Parts: sequence; structure tokens; C-alpha cells
Amino acid sequence: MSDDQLRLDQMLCFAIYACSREITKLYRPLLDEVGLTYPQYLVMLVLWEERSATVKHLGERLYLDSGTLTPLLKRLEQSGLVSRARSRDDERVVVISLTEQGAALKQRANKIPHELLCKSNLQPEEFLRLKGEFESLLHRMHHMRQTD
Amino acid sequence: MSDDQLRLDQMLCFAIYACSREITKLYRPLLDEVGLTYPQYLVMLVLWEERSATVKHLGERLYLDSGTLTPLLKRLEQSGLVSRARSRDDERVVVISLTEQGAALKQRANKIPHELLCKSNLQPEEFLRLKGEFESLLHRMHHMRQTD
DNA sequence: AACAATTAGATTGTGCACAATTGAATTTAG
DNA sequence: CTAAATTCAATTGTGCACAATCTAATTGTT
Repeated sequence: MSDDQLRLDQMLCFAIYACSREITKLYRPLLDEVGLTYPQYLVMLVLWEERSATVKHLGERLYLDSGTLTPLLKRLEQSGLVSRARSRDDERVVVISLTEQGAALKQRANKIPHELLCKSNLQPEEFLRLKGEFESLLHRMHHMRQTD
Repeated sequence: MSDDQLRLDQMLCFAIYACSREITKLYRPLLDEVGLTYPQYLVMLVLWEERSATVKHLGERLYLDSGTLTPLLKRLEQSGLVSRARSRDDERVVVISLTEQGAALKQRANKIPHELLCKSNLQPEEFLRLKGEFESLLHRMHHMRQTD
């Protein structure tokens, strides 16, 4: 019985881990067209919503730290999509802002969610239900880890 | 309207991506005790089930390719948990086998799934329901990508 | 004012992921 | 039987993730 506990197909964690990677692979061809990686796309999503954001804020929205974000943001800067500048008010803070080119890319990215929904063959209501399930699990896991 | 489609909080993909990483972080302290990373743990799960497996077979079970597996398996070999050997029958194939030490590690790993279930605060029936949901989504995504 | 504690971001180092290419072994077709 | 196609693993190169450490700026305490 304790043997059975270790079977791969019983692992919820594996299903989610593999699922996440499969979804990223579905995105790739669409993101290639706009020249972004998947994590870069997530950063751009936040910036398209908020125009500019601190590294700290991006980290809180995406659950990423500066070790991941700093090099990623430097690459987005190299691509000409964002600018990075120390805040005048607080020299510790780095503010990331959309360049004109970065803002313009939004138009080309707009079709991506719809195309992916089509690719996935999910009904909108099932999509929403799954999103709810994952978000509730996500918040639960995150809260769990904070209060450990 | 097309603006709303690009909001981060509407993204199923992000919920899954973040969820997967949070779960891995819950595992880390438990896996540290047995000296494995999360992907190494997944490889060991397959080997504890099957005693030995080809690189190709491991890749099929875990949805990973040789570019990921080869260096990972070399590290497991360095740790003394597995051995790697070309097949006599077909020199292209590399067979990965548990060493005695690798097989013995199973005893120490047995408690991990239960500890994680406790950490997660999920009821067993909810755990099973979620696993079903995510597996069905996983297979759907994978199949989608194969028949694109 | 002075100094300890905290905070924000950068840096370093390890280990995945994965696309693309390579090379050797095997299978298939002509 | 042999040449082309396929298969399996390794290699190369890029880009995350993340722990740990570091530096500089700010805040809190006395």
C-alpha cells in the first residue's frame, strides 16, 4: 500500500507540471510570431494592463523573483519593448515602462488568447471552471507556503 | 473588448504555470531531505515502478526529451542512484537501471506523498477529483499538439 | 544624529526545458 | 543487398527558475 503511494499516475503534482509544459508548447508557435517567450509574454501582459510597474510589483503578480526577472527584463529592453530606470523617489526601485514599440505589440498579441482557446477545443464555460479550480489551488498552495 | 482578452487574471495558462511552480516549492523541503530535485524525483518514481527503463521510455512517461534527460540522468548516476548502459540488442538504446542505493531510497521517499497531501490541506476525494481534471486536460493538450 | 534592521534589485551558481543539430545504429525500400 | 529513411541518444545554445549572497538605499530605534 505504501508502494502504491509513489506511483507516478497517482501524482497530482505531475499532472499539473506536465500540463503546464504542454500548454506552454501550445503557445510557442503563436508567441514566436510576436518574438516573445512565454515568461516574457506574462510580463508584457502586466505592462499592457498597467503601462509601467516596478520589478517588485511584477514579481508579486507573476510569483517570480529578481533573479528571474532582472535578466528577462534586460532582454525585453534589448528587444526595445521596455525601458528600465531607477525611481527618483526611491533609488532602490527600478521602474519598468512600455516603450512605444512595446505598447504597439499589444495589437499583434490580441489574437493570441482566442487562437489558443480554439486550439484547446475547450468550451468557454469549461475554460472558466478549470481556471477557477487552478486559481483556487494556486492561492491555497501559495498561502500554505507563506504560513508554514 | 479585445483589451480584456489580454488581462493576466483571465489567463488559464498563467494559473496553471504558477500553480505548478508553487507545488514544486512545497516539495522542495521534502525532496532536499532525500537529495533529489523535483524532475529527478519524477524519474525515480518511474524507476521505482519499473526497476529499469530506456531514456526514450522515461521521456514518454514524463514528456521530456533527451536534451533534458541526458544531463539529469548523468547527475543521478553521479549520485550513485542509477546506472546507464547501452543495450546489447540495440546499440542506439540506453537503459537506465536502479542501483541498490537507488532502490533503497524508495523507503525514505515513501512518506513524501502523504506529507504533501497533509501540507496541501486537500481532502482525499478533492485531491482525486482535481487529479482527474488536470489529467484529462493534460491528455487533451498533448493530443492536440500531436495532431496539429 | 547614529546605527541597526529592512527593503529592492542585482549577481552568482546550479539545474532544468527545449529547439536544433549531430552521429551512430537500425529499419525500410527499391 | 544497398541506399535512403528513421530512430535513439547526445550535444549545443538560449532562456528560464530559484536559492543564496551581495550592495546600496531607506526606514526605524534609540
